Amino acid sequence: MSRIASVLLPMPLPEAFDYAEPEGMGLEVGDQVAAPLGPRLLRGVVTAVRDGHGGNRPLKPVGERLDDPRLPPNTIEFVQWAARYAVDAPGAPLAIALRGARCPKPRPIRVVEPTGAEPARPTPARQKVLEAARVEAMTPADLARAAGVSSGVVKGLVDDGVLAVRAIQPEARFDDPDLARKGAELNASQAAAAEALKAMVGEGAFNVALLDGVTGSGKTEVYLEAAAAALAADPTAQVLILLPEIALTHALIARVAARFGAEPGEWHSDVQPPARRRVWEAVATGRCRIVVGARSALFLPFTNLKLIVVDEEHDASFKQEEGFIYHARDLAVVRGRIEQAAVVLASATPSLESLRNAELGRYRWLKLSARHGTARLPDIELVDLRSTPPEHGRWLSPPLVAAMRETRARGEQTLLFLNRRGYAPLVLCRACGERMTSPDTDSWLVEHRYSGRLVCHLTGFSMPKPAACPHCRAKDSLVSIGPGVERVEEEARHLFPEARIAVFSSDTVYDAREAKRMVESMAAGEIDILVATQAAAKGHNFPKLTLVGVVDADLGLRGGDLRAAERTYQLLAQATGRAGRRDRPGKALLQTYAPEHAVMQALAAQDRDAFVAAEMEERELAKLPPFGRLAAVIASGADPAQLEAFMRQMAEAAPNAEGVEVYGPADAPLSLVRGRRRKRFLVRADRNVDLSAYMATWRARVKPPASVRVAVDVDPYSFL
DNA sequence: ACGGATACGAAG
DNA sequence: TTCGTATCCGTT
Repeated sequence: MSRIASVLLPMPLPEAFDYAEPEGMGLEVGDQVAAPLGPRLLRGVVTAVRDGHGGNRPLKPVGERLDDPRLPPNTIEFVQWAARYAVDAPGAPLAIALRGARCPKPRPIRVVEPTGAEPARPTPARQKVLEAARVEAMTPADLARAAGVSSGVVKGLVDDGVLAVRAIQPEARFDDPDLARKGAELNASQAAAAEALKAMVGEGAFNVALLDGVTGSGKTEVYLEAAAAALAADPTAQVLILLPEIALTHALIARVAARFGAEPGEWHSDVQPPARRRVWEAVATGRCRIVVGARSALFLPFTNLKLIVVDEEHDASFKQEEGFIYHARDLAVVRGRIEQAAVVLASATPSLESLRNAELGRYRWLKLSARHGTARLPDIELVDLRSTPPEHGRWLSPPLVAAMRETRARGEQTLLFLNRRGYAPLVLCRACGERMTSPDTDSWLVEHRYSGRLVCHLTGFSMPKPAACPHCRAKDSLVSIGPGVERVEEEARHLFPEARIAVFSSDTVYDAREAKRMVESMAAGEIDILVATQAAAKGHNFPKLTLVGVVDADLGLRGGDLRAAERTYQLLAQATGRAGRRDRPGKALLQTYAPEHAVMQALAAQDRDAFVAAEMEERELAKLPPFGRLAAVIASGADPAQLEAFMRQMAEAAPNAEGVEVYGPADAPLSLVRGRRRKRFLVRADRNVDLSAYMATWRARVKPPASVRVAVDVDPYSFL
């Protein structure tokens, strides 16, 4: 009987394609194969094998079975679940899951080993080399070093046929974690949470815990104990720790290495292809037992995943907004269920979604109250910009400047937080009123003074700042409106000419190494005033930082999308939490035009619960997340008429369903990007509605013309 | 009549 | 996604 193999390909195809299994290939589910698609051979994964043949349409045969690890069945199930959820082709998440398998193998290394032949002239140097070579195969350079001779001796022995060169594939070494090591000393609150997590992990079943503890309460030590318990309970168990940003992985990898005496696998977009391949294979074969990574690490081929930690679970960076659209926190819970693993969501400012699940008892709610060590939470004061405004054209108010002066006098550090890159967010012409905007995109060009350019933060477009207005040709008429970090730095230099000032944003800190350098420099006290975007607000510990000034606390509240208040609260709580660790009391000043706003009041009173309660009430009233669900359809096209016609068709085709409301079509807030107009629908549904199924049905009813691109975003976070 | 650019839909 | 083919349009 001949057999048919269903092969899922990393392409936007609607389903797995069937191929004939060549005689004797013995395919199994999860095997990686090369399968012909049109004129090409593609790497794919076998998702099913059954008896039969193609019938009237003969099937193409599978090209070959690749000599690579299988994709575990749970990983395949997860990929398929994720595709259905996101209303996308299964090939989209599969492409993410195979990203490591598609990378080139690390270059083979050349080692020399004895052939058994005796050297014609056994000089002492040659004897030493031969002795060392018998112990272990090494590269020629290593062997010469081990024997304490020059490389010429080794080369001579190779030429004489006493040693032979052999190319070997370096086996990725991931040392087993050393579970005999002691963890950090835990305070009472930490110890209680750690015990609860260990018990949960010990159940060996799917469970979710929300680890809820203020900044500096020591969540990391707690979840590392849970990791230790998971690894100790089962010699093949694996642990995944997800972080929102690559910049944070370095520090955590160092802590994991110190805790377990073993380097974890590192997984994010900055990891080079051969290293990715090593980690991917080591995860798929169970040799790598701890992975620290960014969101896409969730798609690695774990063979026995027993614990997933999502650190800073509230962070919006877990949402992938392009290509395959997913939220790594939400999918981590799904993967945990499929793997029967424990899931720990950790945050000082949990998302309302997670808090709701904790309130309802779906998640275990572990609270860490005490701040680690002797440190106290900072005092937070609101600076009312209406009564104490900065001078005209300046951004730092008198109270903030006074506080900076006192801080300087004590020899301590200040962080000025402004979540805006560049010098000024808007450049306009005083003569004609023209705003500098990006070509083919309706967003302002941001002035960057360091580079002397106007930059579109959306598309990456940039141009030199023109001398005259491109619209009316007036000379010297362009004025910079509003502040960015560069401008705040300029003001700080003006106020404190002798202070050491640095800017921390993605423009000045472009990679992980530079971030490490800047963080170390700050921690060492080599910087007096750090002007920073959120790039520096996350996770770092600066012992001498005692003042945080938030330049524009209202920034995130403008535009007013669903999560504006929640996000602003989370970001500012995190930023102000940088002030005062160890034994120094900290202080934070929030400059605001709306001190009466619930977010500002909650921050000043350090009353998260009051803020959450108020925000929950509003969401419940409006039946918005976490009390209802949302989905978006975003369509874009270069031809406005075609786009318009398609949106009308979509509107017609929207299925009627109980508990579902469709709003739109409307222009997307960013209505023009790279020359394409964008329009959107927003869908609100009750929690019990299968929103993915609804969106899939809708999508399938209308076929967009080739010029129109359609994306479905289930549980959207960005409303642009 | 030709060729280059572009739009479309099939791929098992 | 990528590729082959049909089609459109400007040039010869």
